[in-house]
Formats: sequence, C-alpha cells, structure tokens
Amino acid sequence: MSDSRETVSSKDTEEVIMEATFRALSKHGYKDLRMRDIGEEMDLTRQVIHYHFDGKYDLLSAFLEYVIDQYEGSVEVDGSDDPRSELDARIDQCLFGPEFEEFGHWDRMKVYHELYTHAQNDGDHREIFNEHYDRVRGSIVEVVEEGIERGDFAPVDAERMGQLITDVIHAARGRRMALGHEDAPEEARKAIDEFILSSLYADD
Amino acid sequence: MSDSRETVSSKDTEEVIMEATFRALSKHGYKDLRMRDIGEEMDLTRQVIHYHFDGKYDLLSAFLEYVIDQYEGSVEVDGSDDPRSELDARIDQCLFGPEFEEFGHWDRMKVYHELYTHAQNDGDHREIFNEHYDRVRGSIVEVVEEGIERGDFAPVDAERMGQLITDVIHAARGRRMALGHEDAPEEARKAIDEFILSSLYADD
DNA sequence: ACCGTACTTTACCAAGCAGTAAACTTTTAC
DNA sequence: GTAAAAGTTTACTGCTTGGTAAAGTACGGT
Repeated sequence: MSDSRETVSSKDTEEVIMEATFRALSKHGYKDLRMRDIGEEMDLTRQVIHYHFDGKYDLLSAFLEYVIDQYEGSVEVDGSDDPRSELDARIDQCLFGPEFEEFGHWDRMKVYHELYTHAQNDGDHREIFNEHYDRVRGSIVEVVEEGIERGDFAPVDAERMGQLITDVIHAARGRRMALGHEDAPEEARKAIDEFILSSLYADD
Repeated sequence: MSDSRETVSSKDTEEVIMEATFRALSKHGYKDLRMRDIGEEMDLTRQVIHYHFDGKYDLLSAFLEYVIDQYEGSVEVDGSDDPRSELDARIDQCLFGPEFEEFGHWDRMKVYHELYTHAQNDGDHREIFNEHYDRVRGSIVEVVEEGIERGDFAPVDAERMGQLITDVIHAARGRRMALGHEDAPEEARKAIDEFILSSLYADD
C-alpha cells in the first residue's frame, strides 16, 4: 500500500519529466537539448530530474522507451476486420496518426525520427529500436500473411511486402519533417495503393 | 594570376578541412562533433578552420554543400541506355554506391543521413536539401517519363512513381545505418523489382 | 628589401554545461 | 506528535566548448 502510493507519485513525476523532455526535444532538437530546457518545460525545477534519473544519458534512455511505448500504443487496431481493411487502417494510422491529425502527432513523430537517426551512434538505443521495429513490421506482416491464408491476397513474400510498406511509411514521414513536404503522407498513401497493393490484389 | 594561385591553395586547404570534418562527423556523430575533433583529423591545427570559415555553423553549412555535391557527382549515369536498364542502374547506384561497395560509401551515407535528419531543425539546411532532393527525384522521374513516352513503361503517374522509388531507397539506406540491417539495400532492391516495377512493366 | 597571405604555436577566456551539496518543505507511517 | 522518507529549491562548482589574442614562421610576388 504505502509502497504502491510512493511508486504512483514517483511515476507521476517521472511522466511529467518525460512530457517536459518531449516538449524540450521538440523545440530545440536532439543536438541542442539541455537539461535546463527540460526544466523550463515543467512546473518543477530541473534538479528534480537528477533525483529521478541518473544523469542525462539515463534520462534519454528512459525517454526513448517512453516514446516507443507511446508509438506502439497508438497503432492499436482491433483485429476483427478483414485483412484488407485492417491493412488499410494500419497504414493510415502509421501515416496520419491515431485520431486523424491528432494535435501534436507530428511533433511526436519529429522527436521519434530524430531518436531513430541518432541510434546509429548508440548501440543500446539501436538495440531498443530494433526490437521495436521488429514489432511494427511484424504487425503488418501478420496482416499480410493472414490475408494470403484467407485467399484475399496473392501469395507474395509477406515479409518482403511488409518491410516495403514499412519503409515507404517511414520515408514519407521523414520527408514530411526533414524537408517540410506536408503532402508526403497523402502521396505515399496513394503510391502504396496504386503501385504496391496492386501486387497484393493481383487476383482480382 | 596571383589571385588564382592563392585561391587554389586556399581551396586545397578547405578541402582538407572538409575531409577532416567528414571523418570527425563520421566518428563522433553530429551531436557530439567538436571543432577540436576536426582539428585532430587533419595535419593542420584547428585554428586554421577559423581562418577559412566563420565559425562552426558556417563550416557545417559549407560541409553540407560539399557532401551534397559529392553525392550528386556519384550518381552520374550515361543516358544512352534504354529506360529500363538506366532506371535499374540509377536505383543500384543509390542503393549500393557508385563503384559497387566503394570503400567509405556507407560512412558517407551515414553522415549524409544525419545531416538530412538535422535539417528539420534548420531552415537554411532544409532549403539546400530540398533543392538537392528535387534533383535526385527529378532524375528518376525523367527516366520513368522517357520510358512511358517510348512505350517501354505503362502510362503511370511518373512523379508519383519516382517519388515512391526515391522513398524506398532512402528508407532502406537509413535502416541499414540506424538499425544495422546490412541486407536492407538488397532486400529493398528485390522488393522494388517484385512489387513496384511490376506496375511499370504491366504491359508485358 | 618588403609586404601580404597562409599557417603554426601557445596561451587564454567567457559562456554554457551537467552535475552536486545541502537546506528546506511536504507527505506518510506509527 | 514525531520522525523518517520523499520530493523540492537555492546556490554553487568544475569542466568543456567555441572562439580569440598575439607573436612568430614560411614563402611567393613585385
């Protein structure tokens, strides 16, 4: 009881710090993120961070897992639909966000992609991202496999198809943020429909 | 005359600095790049940098253009071939480098992609990348258009097709570096052939 | 001989940074 | 009520960093 209450308030504060980290990262970018910036995004002072986390690296590692958990929580889909509409729904969610342009979706994506690129300089972060990426791609591959089994899709290499779709989604999001191509997700959606999914619906 | 010789030696030194910057960036990553690191990668001292460039930002802006020029110079293709093999050649060059796994190709790509992602925090860099990106995508779109005109390709939306191929290439390279997926370029090549180019060759 | 350009060397600085110490306040446990 | 634990604040420290200062060397052009 006492334990759980302590933990709860602790987790509360830690989430406040995570959200402040998110806003600071969103404003200043990974390279120019200072502990001070995070402090300025909270009602608490920046010293609190050192009470809960063991320095900047520890904080950012925790934040990475926080961001990834949020991402995976946001692409939940009820698996009751038929493979076609479920695949559609998953692609849309990855491209446009959970609740159609939810406020802050692209801010979150910006931070996510910056962490992703930085992972090439950090073995631990790379590993965390790899596990995450496997789950994301896997969830799309699963839908493709189910569609093939049910005869809704042509018998393609599901792994390769899932990977391709995942790559296109990733590139379109990155392009929207790095180059400011606002229409990148929509265009990617159309390109997937026209040029990729046509291989899945070949039997029609 | 005297001017040109001064300029030549000046440009020589500046290229030494650019290459040192490349190595330093490759080792330490964008976030942790110090002027000192660049100095340690040269035979010259780090003070020379301040003689030729107006501070760190000016140096990195010049370096961005240097890297982009190198990239564009490396994807030259003689346009004499037929559209199919020219498209193939361009895709291969973008995915695997100019001279089939030229040494240092992936180091250069790593730096390139890190600058790309960072462009979302810097308006000037973003603009430079946008112009560059237009040229890269444009060169692929051109080939597709020519193929359509000559009747070699199906009459698809060339812009959308070129953009899709560019996106897949970009994502596969990024994945190789950020997540260490060594087979990403090869797999992307196969996926493009199986699932995307099939839409171009639909008339066969 | 003389000047200007390119570069070296040594030494330095002010700002910015992550991290710490310790006093203080609130909450929980009994 | 009281004391320990949890959380918070103010003030500070020591290091790193980009950039500078100044004196000196090498050398080609005129």
